[in-house]
Amino acid sequence: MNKIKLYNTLTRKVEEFRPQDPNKVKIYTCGPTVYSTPHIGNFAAYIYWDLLIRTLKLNGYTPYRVLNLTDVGHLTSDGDEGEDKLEKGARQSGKTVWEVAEYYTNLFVQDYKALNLTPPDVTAKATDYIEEDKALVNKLIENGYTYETSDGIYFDTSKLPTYADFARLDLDQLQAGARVEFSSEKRNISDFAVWKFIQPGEKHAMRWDYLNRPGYPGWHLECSTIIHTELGEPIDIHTGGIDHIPVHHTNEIAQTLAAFDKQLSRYWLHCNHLTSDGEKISKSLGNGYTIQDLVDKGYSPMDFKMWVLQGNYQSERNFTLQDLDAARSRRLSWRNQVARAYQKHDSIDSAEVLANIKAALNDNLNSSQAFAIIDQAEKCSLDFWKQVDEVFGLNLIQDSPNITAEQISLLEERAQARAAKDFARSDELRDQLIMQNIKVLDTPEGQVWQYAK
RNA sequence: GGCACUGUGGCGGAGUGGUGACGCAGCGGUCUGCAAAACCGCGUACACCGGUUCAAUUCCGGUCGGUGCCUCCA
Repeated sequence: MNKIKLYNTLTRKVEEFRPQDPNKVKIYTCGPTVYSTPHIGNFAAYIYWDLLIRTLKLNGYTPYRVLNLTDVGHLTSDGDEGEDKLEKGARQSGKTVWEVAEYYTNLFVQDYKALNLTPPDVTAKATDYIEEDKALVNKLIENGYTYETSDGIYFDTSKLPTYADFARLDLDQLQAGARVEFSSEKRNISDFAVWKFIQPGEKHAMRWDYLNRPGYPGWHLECSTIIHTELGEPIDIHTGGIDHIPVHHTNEIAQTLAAFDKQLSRYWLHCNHLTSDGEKISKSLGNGYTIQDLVDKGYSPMDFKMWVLQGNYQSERNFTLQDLDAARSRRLSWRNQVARAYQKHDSIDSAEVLANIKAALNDNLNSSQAFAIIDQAEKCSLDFWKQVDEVFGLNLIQDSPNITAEQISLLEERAQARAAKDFARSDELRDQLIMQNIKVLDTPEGQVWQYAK
């Protein structure tokens, strides 16, 4: 019982998950940088992590999750000159950086809700933790892990012998093959800024005084700070995208270890990236659909969720509208079952099926397998679908039962007309109902209805 | 160049040392006023070459291909 197995990046193995406290499983999710519209690739990650949360709950654990929102602008590159993306967004839109951050935060929250994702227990905005950031930098300075350059305080990665372990980096080779020139003031290529100074004359709206000059926190700092403040090390699970392994998470681990001499997280889960129509999705390239794009094309956010959950979080997936169609067909077919369950009131004991679903999810979140179990099950019980919704949050129930009294009377009239073999009238009513998104079916057991879309 | 991941049928996508998951699409059938749905049936897939084995898609080695990261990104 209660044996969840997860792939832990720390050990590169599938391991049994054992939380420190089952009643408070501490989880941290690296959240979005709020300077552009989040795309389907971003949300795939949050769908996977939502499945993690729901699986933990299914096993009787109580997760406590913190999600950060990176609302501090950062330079496009660490050592070189680059433009702060929030500043750029502000300049392009004529808004302040704060308004830009708020605007994209709202977009994120809106889609997050549309996907019926479990809200985090704490949503932490990076800008709310500046004092804690400074305290962390103080600690790093105090412990001798930093040096100062003309543009900031840097972490000297050579002072931490275990720095390269997490990502299994070969630092010498990194240096030799790096694509980008690095700041000549940096001592090692892997060194990174924990605090950046704002140069005289430099425009940077977000600024805080520290060490007697204006500046802002380095881009890896907030995660260490928020975890320290809101959760306390070590946490149980740290989640993020696969791209975070070599730099961001490596640096988070380094900061926390150097400042507090503590392990940051016991388990690390990383999801792979989506490509879209065969191409990499990235914020800089500006490609990739948004959830709203899919809605505009007539899909439900749940179709996308269905598509995501058909695969595994560790697999690299390629998104196409053709495959989204397949996911939608599957979802609508499930919803047909829900509609029948509502109207037929069959009761079938599904305890065993539900146990199998749980077992599949406990096996490293194998939702693909779980879906296959659902497809094979006898599924006429409404209670069964309620539990499926509980586990996957697909809104199968919510999207199914609500029709108006007027529509119900139309359905009744249609059933009577058909019983009287008045097919002209019954077809007319059927057409009328389909215009209202109600699709009428004549099954061997009689007439049933479902939503058309 | 380094590190990591990956190669399964028309499209996706699990999984396993030995009876071809599952979905979508397609074909045939039952049912049916029509339509739809539901249900039943239909596929000789695991990049290539070696090795281990009674047996490999599954383990090992090699070859070839694809991708990601090393600058922000889930």
